[in-house]
Amino acid sequence: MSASAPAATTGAAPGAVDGRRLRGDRTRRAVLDRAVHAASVEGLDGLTFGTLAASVPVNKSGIAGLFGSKEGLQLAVVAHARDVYRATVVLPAAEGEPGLARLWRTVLAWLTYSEERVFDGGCFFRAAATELDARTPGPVRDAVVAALRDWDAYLVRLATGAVERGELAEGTDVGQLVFTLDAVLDRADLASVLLADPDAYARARRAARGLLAAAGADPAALPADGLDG
Amino acid sequence: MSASAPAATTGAAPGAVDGRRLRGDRTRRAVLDRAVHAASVEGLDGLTFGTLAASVPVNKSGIAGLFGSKEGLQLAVVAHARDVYRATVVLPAAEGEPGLARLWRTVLAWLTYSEERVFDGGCFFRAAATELDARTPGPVRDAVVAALRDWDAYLVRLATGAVERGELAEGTDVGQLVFTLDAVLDRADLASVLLADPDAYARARRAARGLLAAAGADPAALPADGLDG
DNA sequence: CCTACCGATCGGTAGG
DNA sequence: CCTACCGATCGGTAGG
Repeated sequence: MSASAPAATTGAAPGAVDGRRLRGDRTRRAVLDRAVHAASVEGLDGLTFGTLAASVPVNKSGIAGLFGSKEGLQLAVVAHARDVYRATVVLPAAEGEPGLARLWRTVLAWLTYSEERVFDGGCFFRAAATELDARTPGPVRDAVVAALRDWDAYLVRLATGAVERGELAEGTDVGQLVFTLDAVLDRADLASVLLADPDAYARARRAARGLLAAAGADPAALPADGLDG
Repeated sequence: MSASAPAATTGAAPGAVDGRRLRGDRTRRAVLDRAVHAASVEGLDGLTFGTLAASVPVNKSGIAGLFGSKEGLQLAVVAHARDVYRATVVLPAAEGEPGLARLWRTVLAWLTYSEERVFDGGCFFRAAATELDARTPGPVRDAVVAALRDWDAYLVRLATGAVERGELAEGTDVGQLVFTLDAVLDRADLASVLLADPDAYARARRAARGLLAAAGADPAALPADGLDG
């Protein structure tokens, strides 16, 4: 689960493009690359300036200065995770045929993203969503909610396109389909990360194929490798 | 998701049953009742002796003494959560007709458990599983894994019973069915807690009914209220 | 199960 | 982005 739509930039400040700026942006990106992996394992709350500083060539106070506050760091991490997610899951699967083929490629791209551990701890957004779900609302929780909603809306858009092209049955409850489909993706990530279940991804593909077939998809249009079939 | 099988006791120590013991057990239970709610919201790592002491009539050092260490507290909280889960989800649904009816009652009991917020933050085990999934193995993570495995095995047992009674199709891939069914339960909990989605539980019931029907269940045997129909 | 206290780490700032 | 430092909170213990 995660982010898709309008570009959530990492939040670089304005200003003259001189040597310091460039160096600052590079440093910032290096810290965020580490931080998003760490957050996928230890949670957004588990991030600390101190432990982060130990694995990056910037010291504790340098990191605090770079992001202003812990909340500033967390917001930058969520935005960075969206950028990575968009580049690994959304965009590659959005090339080629639209409609059912694109939806199916997106499902497969998601499972690959999880299986290849693009984030050390599995899907960053599953971790962040569950960490913050019952917490008092605030900017970080809001950012995670927005990412989830955008991802859900994106899948609904893809499924609606498949219905319009006649590749899924007319009258399909697209919200219901996406609810169950995304549930299966999340469960595969959990089963793999927590239980090291070797069947997790095969199960998820099988379940997703079954859900789409029940909605009228031609099984031949749902190949295991995601190529337009 | 969670715990079912052999009683995970809260771990009372042996010793003469005198006034101090009894008072100690009552205190212990009062602390655990608070702690399990807090952990469902803030995570098992978010528990601290200090904040717990602020909401219970025992001070920080008293709690540390009661559980020996933070890890001891976390283990006791997991065991306590299993006790509560068994009493609210597993046992009530296990009365009456076995087979498909029992499986269906269990699904509905789970959704009620989530919706009624038996734990303040939604399903304790979903929170704990995702918090610890990518962490270094240790006793607490092991306890959470055991709870999840027991719950999964319990659902597989129920579904197998339904197959044996001819209420689900012969040859049903029971592991696959439970994988998807439990995915849907978890997603309902997340959608309700994180997004306050008013359709979450209706969607989950509909999805679960669809999965069982696809496995050959008579839809008339899957009433909305869980009574043997 | 309380008082009193420990060293370590937390988020953050002053000042350059 | 570094050195040096702050008050607060952490998990845990001594001693009763």
